[in-house]
Amino acid sequence: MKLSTRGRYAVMAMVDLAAHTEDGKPVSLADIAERQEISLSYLEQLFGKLRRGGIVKSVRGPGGGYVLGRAAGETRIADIVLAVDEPITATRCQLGTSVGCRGNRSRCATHDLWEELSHQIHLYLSSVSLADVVARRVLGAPGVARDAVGRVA
Amino acid sequence: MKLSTRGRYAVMAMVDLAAHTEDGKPVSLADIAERQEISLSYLEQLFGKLRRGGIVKSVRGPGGGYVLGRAAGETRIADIVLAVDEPITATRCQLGTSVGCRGNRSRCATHDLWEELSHQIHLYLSSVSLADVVARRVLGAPGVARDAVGRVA
DNA sequence: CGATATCCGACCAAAATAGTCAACCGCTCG
DNA sequence: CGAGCGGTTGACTATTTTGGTCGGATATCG
Repeated sequence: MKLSTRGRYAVMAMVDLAAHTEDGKPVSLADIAERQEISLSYLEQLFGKLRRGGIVKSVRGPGGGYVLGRAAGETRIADIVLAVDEPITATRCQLGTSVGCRGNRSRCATHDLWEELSHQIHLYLSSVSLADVVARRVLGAPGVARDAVGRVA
Repeated sequence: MKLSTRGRYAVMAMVDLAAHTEDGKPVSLADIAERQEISLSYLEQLFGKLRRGGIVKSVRGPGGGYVLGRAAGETRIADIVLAVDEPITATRCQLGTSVGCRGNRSRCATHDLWEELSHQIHLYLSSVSLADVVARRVLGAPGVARDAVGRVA
C-alpha cells in the first residue's frame, strides 16, 4: 500500500464524481477539473488508470464522461488508491512487497513492521467506501480520541 | 504523518543501533553503515535530525558514536519517523495538516478521511517500540493497534 | 599533536510527481 | 452525414523529493 498525493487526487476526483452523479448521467472530466482545481490533463491520466481498474466506466461522445463502475457504497477507497498507485518500486524493503530485504547479516529486522503497517493502512482504507466520504461519514474508528500530529520533543 | 523511505532508513538504523548497544558504549555510524548498507554520509544527515529530536545522544571523539536517548522500550517508532520526516510540505490537503484545503466549492470532502488515516498510522507506529522491533515482536495487531505502553525489553 | 568521529552546509544526480501537449477516435446531434 | 464534443493515448517537460557526496570544522581521547 503506497500513499502518494496522486492517490489523494484520485480520491478527491472520485468523491466529486460520486457526489455529482445524477441517475446515469456521465460527468465530464472538465467539470471535475474545474470544481476540484485539478488540471484536466492530469485527470485524464488518473481516469485512464481508474477505467482500466474497473473503478469507472467511460462514455464517449457529446454528453459523455465518466460513470461509477460500481455503486458508491461498493467502491472502497483502497480500490481507488490501488488503481492509480499500482506497481511498487521494490526498493529495498518496501511497504507493499514481501521481496527486497535480501538476506544480509541482520536480515531486515524491520520487514515485519512495514508489512504490518501496510496491512493496517489497507485495512482502514478498505473500511471506508466512496459513499462514506461523500456523506462525510469517515470518523467511526472505534474508541480513538483526538490528537493527530504535533509533537516535537 | 508522512511515510517515506527516509523514515524507513532511519528506523533500520535505529534498530541496528539498539541491537548493537552493549552497556553504555556508543555505536559509530561507520559500523551501522557497514551492517545496514546505508551510506555513511546519508546516515550523518539522518542522525543529525535524530539527535536534534532527542532520539539519540552523540559522543564525539575516538571511541565515540551514538547512544539511545531513551531506553529501547521507551522509544516508539513514530518518534523516529517524525524526527526525520518533519516539516510537511502543506500541498493542498496533506496527510498531517489541518490547513490546506481552502474553502472552495466542495470544501475538500476528503479532508476528514486523510486526517483520520494519518491518525491511524500514527496510532500504529506509536504502539510499537524500538525494543519490539529488535525482538521481532511486531505482529499480532488484529484490527487496530494494541497496547501502546506497558511493555519493556 | 594527531587519529578518530561527530557535525554541518553546500552541492548533485536520479527518480518520482505533477502537469502539458498534440494527435486521435468514437459517438451523438443537428 | 459530418462537425464537434469528449474520452484515449503517449510522449514530453518542469518541479520536488530523495538519496548520496564532498569538504571542512570541531571535539575528544590517547
